[in-house]
Amino acid sequence: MSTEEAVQALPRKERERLAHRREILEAAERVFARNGYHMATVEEIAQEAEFAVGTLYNFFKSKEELYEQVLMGIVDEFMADFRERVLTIEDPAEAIGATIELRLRLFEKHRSFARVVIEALPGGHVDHSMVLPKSCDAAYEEGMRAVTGIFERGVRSGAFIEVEPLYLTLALAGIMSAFLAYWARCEPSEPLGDRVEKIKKLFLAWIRRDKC
Amino acid sequence: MSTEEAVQALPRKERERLAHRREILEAAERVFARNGYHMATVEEIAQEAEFAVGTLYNFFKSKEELYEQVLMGIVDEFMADFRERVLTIEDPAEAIGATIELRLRLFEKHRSFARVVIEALPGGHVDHSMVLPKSCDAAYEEGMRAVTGIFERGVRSGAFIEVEPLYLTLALAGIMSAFLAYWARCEPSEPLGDRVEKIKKLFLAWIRRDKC
Amino acid sequence: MSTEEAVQALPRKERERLAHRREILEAAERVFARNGYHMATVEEIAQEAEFAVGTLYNFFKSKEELYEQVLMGIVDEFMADFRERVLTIEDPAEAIGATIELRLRLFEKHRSFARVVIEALPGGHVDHSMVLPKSCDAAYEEGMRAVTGIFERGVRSGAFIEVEPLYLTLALAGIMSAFLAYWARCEPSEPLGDRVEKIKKLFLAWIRRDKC
Amino acid sequence: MSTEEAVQALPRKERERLAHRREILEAAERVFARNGYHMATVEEIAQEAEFAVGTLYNFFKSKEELYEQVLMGIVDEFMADFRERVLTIEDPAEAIGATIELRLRLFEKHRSFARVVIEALPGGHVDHSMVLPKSCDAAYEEGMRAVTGIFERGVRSGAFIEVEPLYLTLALAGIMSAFLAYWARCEPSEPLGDRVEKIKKLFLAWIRRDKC
DNA sequence: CATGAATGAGGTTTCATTCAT
DNA sequence: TATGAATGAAACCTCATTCAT
Repeated sequence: MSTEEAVQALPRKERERLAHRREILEAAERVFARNGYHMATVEEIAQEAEFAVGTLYNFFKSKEELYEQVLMGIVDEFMADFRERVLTIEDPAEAIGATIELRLRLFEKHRSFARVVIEALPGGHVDHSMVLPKSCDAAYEEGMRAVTGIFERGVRSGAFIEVEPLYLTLALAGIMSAFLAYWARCEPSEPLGDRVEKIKKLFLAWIRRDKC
Repeated sequence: MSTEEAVQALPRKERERLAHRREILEAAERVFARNGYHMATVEEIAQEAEFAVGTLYNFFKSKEELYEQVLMGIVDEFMADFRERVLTIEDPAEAIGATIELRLRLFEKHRSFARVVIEALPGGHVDHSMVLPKSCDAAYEEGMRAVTGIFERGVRSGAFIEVEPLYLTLALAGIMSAFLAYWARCEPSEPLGDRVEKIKKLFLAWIRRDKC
Repeated sequence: MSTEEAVQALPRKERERLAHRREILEAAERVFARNGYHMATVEEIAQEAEFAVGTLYNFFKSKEELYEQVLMGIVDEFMADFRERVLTIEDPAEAIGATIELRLRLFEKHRSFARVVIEALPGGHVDHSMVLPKSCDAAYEEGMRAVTGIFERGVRSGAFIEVEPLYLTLALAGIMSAFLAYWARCEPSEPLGDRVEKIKKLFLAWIRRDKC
Repeated sequence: MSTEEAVQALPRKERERLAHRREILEAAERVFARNGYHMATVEEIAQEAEFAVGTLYNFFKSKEELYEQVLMGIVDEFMADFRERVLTIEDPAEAIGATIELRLRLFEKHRSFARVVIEALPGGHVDHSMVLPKSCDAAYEEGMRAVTGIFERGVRSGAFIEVEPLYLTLALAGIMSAFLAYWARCEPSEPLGDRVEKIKKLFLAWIRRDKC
């Protein structure tokens, strides 16, 4: 991948620095996921990362920035995948299916922290205690608009039922959040693929015209 | 209502004490809504309630208990209305419509704090940093089961499409959360009734068989 | 007794007032004994006395004064008994025996609070956190001088060994404190009388000349 | 001494940390001695130690632990000396004499705090408001048993009078406490050695058989 | 860049005391 | 006198952040 290649090209010192940065971010993600933003302490993150507290402050200027970076890392990852794997699909129904799959996979990968992220994505609830970074809002808007665009095409082409596309976007986001939260509660045993299919079937059965 | 009457019958001292308790709870609701649990300070709540800090502790033994009582007050209010106005309706479609309306009204009444409450209701996300009180979980379970029961009847009677009732419950909860969050973001100008109708139409159009 | 008679002669109102005062003092003694001065709360004392906090402040102007009154009550009781039952005895050895008995009985009667009182009596240790009332110091001095006087007579008359009387006073006080503390720890099963005899024998065997 | 040497061998950082720890403990001893446990504030201890409050909490997790450590430091010091300088002596009378001296020296060194410590040693009175650390109880028991053992040997060998050894232990402890408390009150002018001799003479004259 | 001891503002909680009824 | 809700100063403790090494 291009990022990886770019890293390889850097001098050793620089490479190590980036590696340390990533280790810290990963540790922070785990700790924030365990405890939430407020109950997580910089001390605990430092221990999890196996660095001294001071070191963390060489990379991030505050606890808040560290949190934002963790968040943005995941959001960026999601948006990159979204652009690459969803926006490139022609057929609206397939595109929506891919969105569903993507979001479920994201959740699987980041498990508990995803609960936090989901709140920052379309349909999620804003946590009062944190002003989300600007760029996160930007991703939110971009995601909203893009998904709504897909629905729009689907409706216009007659593939989807005649519903305000924005509502479909919200409905999809909400449904996914609810299912994810439910599965997170109940320690699901079903494999990921089955769960993806379940939501796809449920949602598409609703909005596809030909299914009627 | 019987509670009100009961209050009237109490000696003045007792009535005043209850009034003060309610004032504190209302102030706390506003402050928690503004700042979230962790960023809210007992000091600020006391100021908002126009009492001294110590006074709050004569009513609630800790900040956490105060929070729980605010939460439970709203949850109880919702559950009471739910039992009275939803569970008494025969027709499943109407019952679901009533659920939608109830939840929207709850949201309207408690505006910003509702964001917090929503998380404690079916489909909501659990906040890491707070263990919700037992009775809140109980309400969650009761709500889930009751709504799922309504869907079950609807499906069995052929009024609703053939979908696992639990999924419908989750879908409804998720959709509502997403819409509420969206409207909360965008300072909606539409009257409440219109918004209720919008969700009712969207959701029922989906699950009612005869609409197909 | 004269105090009792005096009380009987008072108008009812006054009698009740005194009764309430005594109830409060007794409750306070129990609570201070349980928790020590600092850990005892005025609230708890009020509950134990079955009065409201405000009522306590009608009788005593502060927690500290309440404590002092409890203390002085016991000290006065002891000093009265001491004057009556010890200072009236001619024979030094018998007088010392009576002192021992008196102090043990005081301890038995006031059980746990006595631990606190002992500290305020000759040989006891002063608690840092409380400046004992003046009159308590006076009792201390009076007790010291009186007991030392007894020893002086005993030494002069040749009944006791030739030791500085002050040292004997200190030694007696210390021995009693140590035994009381030990018995308090070990939940003693021996009857009071036996314990009195034990200390009498131990101590008098030491200081009586003819025992040698 | 081995401890000192071990300290010298440590890296500078570690040595400084230990030094700071000791400074805090010493400051705490002074403040606790002045005010007692409850009236001493962490703030005052911090000022006395010339550190910030937070720093104290990097060394001790609570005010209570700090107190325990101060206490145990002295108790340990005493027990070490006791084992080394008393338990190694064959002759019971000499051993008792050494005990007396040791305890007086301890008192001299720790002056005012000793009042607190004495309460935790044999014959002392338990303060209600503090549960003494386990290891303190252990030292108490060890001290009691050891001294009682010395008396036992003395009695069996015919050097001491025929008295239950436990009583002698208690009597000695009590006598010393009383004298220490008396001297503490009266700001004694006599040199330490003289006071040691005074108690030795008084006590041994009592229990030694040949003195009769 | 890495370290981790030191900092101190700020939060929660307690409780002796007051005062209107 | 009796009441007990209201008060608020003051205590303990946490933890994000800094900085000398």
